[in-house]
Amino acid sequence: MTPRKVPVTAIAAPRRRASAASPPARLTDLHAALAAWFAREARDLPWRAADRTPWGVLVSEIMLQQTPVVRVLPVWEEWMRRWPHPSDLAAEPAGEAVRAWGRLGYPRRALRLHAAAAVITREHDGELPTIEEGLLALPGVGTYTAAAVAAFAFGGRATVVDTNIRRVHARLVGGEALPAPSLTAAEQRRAAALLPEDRAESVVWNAAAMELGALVCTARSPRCSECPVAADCAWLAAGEPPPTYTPRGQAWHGTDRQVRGAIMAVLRAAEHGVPRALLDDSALATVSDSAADGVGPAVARLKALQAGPEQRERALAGLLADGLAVEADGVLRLP
DNA sequence: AATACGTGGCG
DNA sequence: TCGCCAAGTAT
Repeated sequence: MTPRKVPVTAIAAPRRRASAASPPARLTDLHAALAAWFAREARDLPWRAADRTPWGVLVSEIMLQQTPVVRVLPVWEEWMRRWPHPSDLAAEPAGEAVRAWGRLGYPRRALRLHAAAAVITREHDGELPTIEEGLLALPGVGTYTAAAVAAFAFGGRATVVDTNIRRVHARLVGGEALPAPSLTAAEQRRAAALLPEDRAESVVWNAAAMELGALVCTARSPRCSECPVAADCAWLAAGEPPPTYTPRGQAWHGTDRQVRGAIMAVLRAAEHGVPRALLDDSALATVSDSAADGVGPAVARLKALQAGPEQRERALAGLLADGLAVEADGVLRLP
């Protein structure tokens, strides 16, 4: 690998390609049309700004996993203000990351981001790996995030495949309403085949396809009248056929997962932990509004779930096993 | 390969 | 109201 530094500049529409062995004109047109749309319509997100850092991009990508942009924005801002460099986060207890994570959901992501910061600090001299292979080795970084960071932080040519891009490809090229329930090898090959050869163009293509999926080619009620590539869309050409399967909902009500979430809220609210006995039936029953330390509302929420003691026990055991909670002397706290 | 894992807004 | 959905990962 060439150990050169890749300048971090704003993701912008690329210059015209130097035509060598060029792809079919159709694909080139598609690339150009989407790039033009992206240059015009892309949201002004802080992790896309010219002053962004690779660390900031990684933080954004982890936070954005299964989580809407609007919810991530304020947490990302505060996170970067407090921990501008991986070593800043690595110097803190993991619990601080979990608390700062707030209500973004999937708090194990905060734990893994903290662990990733430790690996970056300890094994990479505080600098992020610049290619997918190195990024993949970091906790919490899978195929999508590795490709996204390689592309958006380092300007690399990587095949980025997220839920937006899968949906855009399924419609635009595949002629289907929705992609398969899980990522297939055929989809990955298709995404690789669609990627511009030119490195800078590939970055824009990846970002633009994601943005199109987020703003226009949405899962429900796509805004096809605003779509810059509607004329090329196989799904529109096919008469907008309906999905061939019905997505199965994510179970939530009454699940252990819901109880985990409520217990996590209690732990986040308690600066110095809570007695394990607080989660017992008798203690929960009397807690009501004895909210001297701010845990009251969170405890009330937990109580409202009316989970049985065995379910609370099971949920707590899961949190302890995952390292999201620790217990010492009968007191539960963040790690 | 299927499943577990949070949260809150929207149609 | 309620199910769907949001820049997935790890096991």
